[in-house]
Amino acid sequence: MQNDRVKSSRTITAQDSDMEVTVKGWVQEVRNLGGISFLIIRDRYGTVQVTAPKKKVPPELMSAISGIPRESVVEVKGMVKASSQVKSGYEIIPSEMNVLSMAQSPLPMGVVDKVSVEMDTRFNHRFMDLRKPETRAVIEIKSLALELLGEYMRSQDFVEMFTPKIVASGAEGGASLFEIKYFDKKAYLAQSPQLYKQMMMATGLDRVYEIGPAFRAELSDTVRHVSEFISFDAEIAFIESQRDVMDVMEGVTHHIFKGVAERGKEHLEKMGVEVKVPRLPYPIMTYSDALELVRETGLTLKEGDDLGTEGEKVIGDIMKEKGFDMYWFVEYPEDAKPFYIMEKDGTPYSYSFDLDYKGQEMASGGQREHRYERLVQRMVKKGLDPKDFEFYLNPFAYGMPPHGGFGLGIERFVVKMLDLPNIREAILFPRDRNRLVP
RNA sequence: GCCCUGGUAGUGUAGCGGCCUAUCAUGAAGCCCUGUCGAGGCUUCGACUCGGGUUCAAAUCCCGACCAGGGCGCCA
Repeated sequence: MQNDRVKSSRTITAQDSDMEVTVKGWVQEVRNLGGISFLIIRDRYGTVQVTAPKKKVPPELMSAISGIPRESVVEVKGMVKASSQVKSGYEIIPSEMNVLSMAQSPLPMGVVDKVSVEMDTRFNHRFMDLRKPETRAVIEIKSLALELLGEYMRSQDFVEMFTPKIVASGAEGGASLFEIKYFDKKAYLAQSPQLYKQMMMATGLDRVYEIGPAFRAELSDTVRHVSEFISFDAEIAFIESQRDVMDVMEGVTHHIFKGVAERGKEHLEKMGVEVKVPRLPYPIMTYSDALELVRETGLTLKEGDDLGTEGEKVIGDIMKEKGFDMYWFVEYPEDAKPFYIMEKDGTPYSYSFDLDYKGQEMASGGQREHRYERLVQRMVKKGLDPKDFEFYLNPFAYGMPPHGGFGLGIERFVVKMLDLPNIREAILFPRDRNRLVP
């Protein structure tokens, strides 16, 4: 079958009536009614129906069609006919079919079966799971979100950069690092580009961002944790305050929300989801305000305590009632924040923020400590040895502008935007404490 | 790491000491059917996670292992 008009379910229409076309895809199902058979072929964009009436189709082709196992890959050549009896408005009367790849039977899981499939089964057979349009739509939207993200950041003069994922030390100490063998040395998988993106602030590349994997060896086992996720990091030099960083985050998230709602319609429909675009600017509450708010609901929290998962959810509910999905927490206690965060002098707080979306932490950031002496002091205070971070500290000794930045978990963002129940839904092959295959 | 819940045909489930030769759906195989689109009808196939224990008797109760789902802490 060469030199034909190859069409996908997206490009073929009733306008192609009486034209010969070739379609390729997976056999979603065959409905054999005796004198007439219907073959539903699925591709990336949808399905097309091949209709084979006994009196118009040779017997060999009839039996080939009714005998093809589901999920086999085929190409079918035939004549397009407009028909009011088909939902799409057209059907294909076949003249030829090639089986490009025969599927074994039974299938490890059904693609269109009327029974639900457990998550574990789905992820064990992820390729099959991803044949479902609603599963694939998540991946399409993640791709669209990243496209929009890049679009916005470049429009704001950011430079996209790539920092090493094989590193000699982590940003927050050792606990959550994956150790690997690096020739005859010990190395780690990067848990964050934190140190490297800050070093860039000393170069003249004053606005940088990176999209890349981050690895965390945390023993967390929840719907919002995985061992490998895609982190969106940015860093900005010559800021006046952390507000400059927050402005960028509001801009980029807004651009993504709007773009997904507008350009992602086709995929959102497949999932039966609508994306609400949060209003700008996002409301701000200080850590102390948030603590008070949580206390009012009866949860007992001490000054300095983390809000906790429950506290975050409580505030998510309160903010939702007020009509806010996205909101800021600012000025966390400095001792709850990493060494590179700038202290708010004369208080126990820091120039830091978290961005929460629907009751869940999505991103965090703040103004960094750019003063060499103060930075070293904070390292020591956090129990780190400045000698281990010489490569990082050096740039601070030779002209480092004030700067700040953030890190945002792409999958957390996508999952909340689409109201999915588990972060794994937004990852092709999730890695967690128990899952390493496929 | 801790806590809770659960592991039954390819898939999803019911059964929770003897009525189990294990339910139903989906699927697969076969037959009937010329307009299906959750097609319909008939027939057939296919399962108790593993290892100990209790008991006359275990899918069912107990212990352990393994696996899964959810929660907590931590975080993005």
